[in-house]
Formats: sequence, C-alpha cells, structure tokens
Amino acid sequence: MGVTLADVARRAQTSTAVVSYVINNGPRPVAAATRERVLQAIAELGYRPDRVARALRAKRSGVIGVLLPDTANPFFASLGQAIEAAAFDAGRLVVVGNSGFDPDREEAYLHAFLDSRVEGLVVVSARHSPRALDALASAPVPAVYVHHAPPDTLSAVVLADNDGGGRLATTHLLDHGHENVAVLAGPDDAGPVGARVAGWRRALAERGVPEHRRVRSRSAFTRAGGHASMRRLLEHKARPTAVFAATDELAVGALHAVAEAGLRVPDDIALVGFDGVPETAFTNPSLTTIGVPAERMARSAIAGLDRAWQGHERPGGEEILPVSLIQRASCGCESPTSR
Amino acid sequence: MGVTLADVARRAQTSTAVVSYVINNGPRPVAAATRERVLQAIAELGYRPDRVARALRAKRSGVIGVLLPDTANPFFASLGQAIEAAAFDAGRLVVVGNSGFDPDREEAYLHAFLDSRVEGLVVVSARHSPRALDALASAPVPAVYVHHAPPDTLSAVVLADNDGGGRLATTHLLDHGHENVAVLAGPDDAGPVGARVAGWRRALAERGVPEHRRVRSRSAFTRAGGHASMRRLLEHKARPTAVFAATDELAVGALHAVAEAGLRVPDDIALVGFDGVPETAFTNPSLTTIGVPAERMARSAIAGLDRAWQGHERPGGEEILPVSLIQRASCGCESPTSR
DNA sequence: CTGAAAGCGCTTACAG
DNA sequence: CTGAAAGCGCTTACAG
Repeated sequence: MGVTLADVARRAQTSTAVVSYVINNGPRPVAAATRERVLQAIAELGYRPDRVARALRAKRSGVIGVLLPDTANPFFASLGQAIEAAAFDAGRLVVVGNSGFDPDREEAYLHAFLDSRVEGLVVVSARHSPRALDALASAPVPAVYVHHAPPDTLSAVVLADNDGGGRLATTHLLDHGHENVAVLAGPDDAGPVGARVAGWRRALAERGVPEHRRVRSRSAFTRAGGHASMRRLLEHKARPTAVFAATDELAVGALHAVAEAGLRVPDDIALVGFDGVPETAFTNPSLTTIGVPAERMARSAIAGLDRAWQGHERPGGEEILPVSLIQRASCGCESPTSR
Repeated sequence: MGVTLADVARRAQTSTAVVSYVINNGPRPVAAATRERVLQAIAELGYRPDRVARALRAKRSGVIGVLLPDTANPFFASLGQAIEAAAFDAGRLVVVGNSGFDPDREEAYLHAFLDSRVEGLVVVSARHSPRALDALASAPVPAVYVHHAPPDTLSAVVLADNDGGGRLATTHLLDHGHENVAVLAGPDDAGPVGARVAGWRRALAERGVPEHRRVRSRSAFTRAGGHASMRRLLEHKARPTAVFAATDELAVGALHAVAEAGLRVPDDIALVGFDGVPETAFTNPSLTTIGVPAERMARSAIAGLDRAWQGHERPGGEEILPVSLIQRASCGCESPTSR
C-alpha cells in the first residue's frame, strides 16, 4: 500500500518519467533492459498507479457518468447493466445516478459527475428537464443520449425504433383478427412512449380504424398503473379484445388485472407489451412483447463516446436500432399454457 | 469552464487558502466580509471545485465502490438502487461493477475501485472468491458486506435473517395444512440461500417431517432454473402440495411451470418465494414471499461506512435485519384472483 | 484572521 | 533512449 511511481523509479534506478513511459507504453520509447528493470520493480513492490493522480494530470479520469431514471425498473436495470459492462470492457468505470425522474436530482447528479471529471456522459431519461439540458449542453465532455433525446441536440443519440415497434405490435394484434387495439400509455405522449403510441396510431390508421374508435388509457409507468389502467378498460362499455401496452411494466400490471377479473389472456383479451424485459418470458401467460436491443444500445453508446474521444468532432448523429417482435402466448401465437 | 480556485482567489483579492476555507467551512475561520467577497466571486465565475484535485490532495474522493453480482436481477437491482440512493443522500457518488458471479471479474473490479481511490466499498456477493477476499482484506479503506459475508471477516456485515425467513415461509405453508414442503434451492447450499434452506430444514424438523421426506430440487438461480426445477418436482411420484422457492426468481419460474402443466397455484400447489421483489405483487397469481428490507440494508451499509470513517476502529459487527411475510395469493391466503 | 508555499502522485514537454 | 523539472487544482501545516 502506498507505493508510488517514485518508489518504483528508485528501485529500478531510473526516473519517474521512464516508469511512466513503460506503464503507459509511451509516449517515449524505453530500452528493453530498462523496461525489464521497471517491470520487475513494479512486480516486486506491487505497485498500482493512482488513477486520481493520473486523472488530475492527464485530464482523463477513465470514468463515465451514467444517469438513469431508476435502475429498480427492469428495463433500465438491463440497460444500466449493459452500459456498465460495455464500459468496463472498454477499460472504463462507471459512476451511476438514479434521478428517480426528478429534474432537480437529475441536475444534481450531472453536476456531481462533471465535478468528478467524468470523461463522458451517458444519459438515459424519459424526459429532459431544461436545467439538465443546460448543464449538458455546456459540458466539457461528450455525452450520448440513450433511449430518448432532446429535440435538437448536437450529441450522439441512440434510440430504439419506438414508432416502428408500436406499429409492429399493433399490426400483429390486428393480424390475429382483432378489429381494434386499445393502448395502455403513460400520463402524456412525451418521450419514447409517445413514439410507441404514434406507431400504434399509424397502424390503426393504416387499417382504417377511425379516429373516434381509438381507445387510449393513461396511467403512471408502473405495474400498478398498468393494473389500474387495464381495469378501467375492462369496465369500458365496449371492452377491447386486444391491447397494446406501451411498456412491459404496464403489460405485467394489465395481465394481473385481467386474471383478477376472471378473464383470460389471450382468449378474452390479447396483449402485447414493449421492452422485452426478462421477466416477460415467465409471466402467466408468457408475454408477447417488442424486444428492445438494450445490449446493442449500450455498446453503441460507448462506441459513440469513443468516437468523440477519438476526436471526430461531430460525434453526433442519431442511431435508431431495430426492435423485434418476441412472439409468446399473450397475443394468441402460442397456447397460453406453453412458453 | 475551467475556473480554478486561483481564479476565485484573484477576483476576491485573497489567497487560495482562504477560498478553500470558505468552500469547506474550515478548518480556519474567515472574516465575514472576506467570506462575502469569496462567495460573490464564486457565484460570478460559476466556480465549481475539482473533485479530482481535492481527492488527490485530501485523500478523500467522496466515492464508494459498489460490487454487485448482476443488477439485471431484480433483487440486486433493488439493492443496488437503494445503495446508490443512500450514498447520494450521504453526499457520495458510487462507482458500480457487476461481477456476473465471476471471481476474476470480481477481483478486477475491486482493484479498479481501489486504484480509483474509492473511500469505501460495499460488497454484495452470493459467494466470495478467495482472491477477492485477499484484495479486500488488505484494502486501505473500509468495506461492508451486504447480503452475504465471508466466515470471519473484520468488516461490518449487513444480512437479512435468511434462516428465520426460510423457517417462516415453511411454517406458514405447513400452517395452511400441508404435511410437507419441498424446497427449490440453488446448485449448492452456500451463501444466503444456504441459510434459507437451513431454515426450511429446521421448520420441517420442528414439525416432525422425517429427513427422508424432505424434498429439495436444485437449479441455477434464474427463472429458467426455477421453471426446470419445478417441472422436475411435478413429475415426481409424490408430487408436493407446497413448495418454498428460496428466491423470487426461482418462484416466478416455478409459477410458470405450474401453469404450463395445467395445474393451479395455490389450489394444486401452494408456493412461497423469498426476496420480496416488486414484480411478485403482479404475478398470476400474486406471490406470497419473504420480504427482505433492501432499503434498510442499504442505509445500514452506508451507515457502517460512515462509522468506519468516523474513526470507530471496529466498524465491524454483524447486523441481521428482520424479514417479513408478505401474504398474497400463492400460498392460499387470498383468493388467487385478487391481489 | 490571512497568505506564501509545499505537496498529493502522476504525465509531459523539454533538454540532452 | 533517459532524466530533471514543471504543473494539474486543490488542501494544509506553518508563519505571521
């Protein structure tokens, strides 16, 4: 403990500069014999470079700040885990913050990250607070938005094809013979879920379902919200036969509400979710859902940061990754008792 | 951007020492008028202290390293989120690492954390690799083990009452009139789940269920594992009427297997899980489970670190937090269609 | 109460 | 190929 570069230099009978050169493989060459001595001294002393000192001097901390709404939510948990793994594989550590969808907290984390001299930022948010955006716009390090982006950012953006997914889910349900598909959405049409709802609307329009017959039920983005929202739909005079839940959380709550009402999925009501979180493979019945490529998004985000560090001054650009239909029982594709 | 302490000092017409004193409220007093000038200069320049420089000089980085097995798992996700929140409330940032249950990776993160001069460590692991333990034992900063601890560590330890919970779950099922309770466990009896299984064994012993009638099915700690494991139990000649799943993940998989077999929970098979993850409130039927106080554990962990920093040289001690029975439908307590 | 100066552990021109 | 030295932005004895 407490072994410094100077200790290594002393033992290897050379200067701290040379020790630094061998540790970092540069920027100057080192004679093979000298390098050998240094390596040996490092091993003998069990020397490990102090990343804080390195960060101060070289202005590269090797850490990425990751802002997420709430990693207790399965979708953000998967995304967060994937981002952390991708960062580690790229030799970076992540410092994470859960904003809890709170703008003040979001801003507080952003400042804390920046004060800690993170080298880059990955921002996952369902909605952006103006203040957080200001902090980001003037940040001295590259940022990439994942899952959702503010209107005209200059930063790189990695999105899932939410609109396409909404259309895919809805169309799939219509293809099962349903004449209409209701949607379980969030409190408003902002963010990624807004795009999913837009895709739903587009699919209905394409199939000629008139405006006034497009049923939308709103709630918070939680299982409890989906539960309450579906319940309302069930009490609706014209109970829908098919429902598109704009997130898996909503879908899981909806599944529960249907069972509670003594009805069956997919026989009485067919259901499709969105996100492709792991638990959907094991709900009863298993949930058909739109798979969001969380791992790919994570890798893209880290790659975007890498590009920015590499000096490509326009790291920006919007990447929209394809989603996929994961066919399981809740839509009517499989017998409800099989997985 | 790039405003330093020296800039502030210049503008406030004082020394960097004084600026530091006002920022940190000490360790020397500052005249009110001077303080005012400094505060004003800070505001005018938009100065923000560089935490990296501070960390190097003061040897306090303000960041905590958090090692977790896998935050894509709902239980660890909840725990991780709670730890992050508790740390932030205590003015600390967390750097997190997912070991993926891999000892090499666990060790790599620990070293990376230490190299980054974290001020403390929170280690959540279902099993400890010898190398990780070595790294921890010689770490120059306090660590606290959460969820599971190595045999005779000197560090603080925060556990849930796993043994008591296993007994509680099993007893509850027996109280419902079942004569025996099978257990869905992990690949071996190590770690927290080992204690849960021990509690199950103890409960059965207390009620006189003989050794040879105690059925245990093993699998990986995943939903798929629980699914396969329960499937095996269903094919068993003496199919159990009650099952204790040692984690909620196993329970969710088991629930799915029972539905798939065309049987009903709790009528044909009663089931109790363990962990109290959020999704269990919305499974079909809803899952009775043993609630683990993740938030309380998180706060205890941060408090343990605080105690160590405060200089209480023996931060150690084992804290065992009580678990609770969350009664829902799967055990037979509620009608299966209600929540 | 205030300031000049050393120093945390590195990296990096610069000179040789 | 190697080394002496400056300096990253702070905090903290130390002297006044």
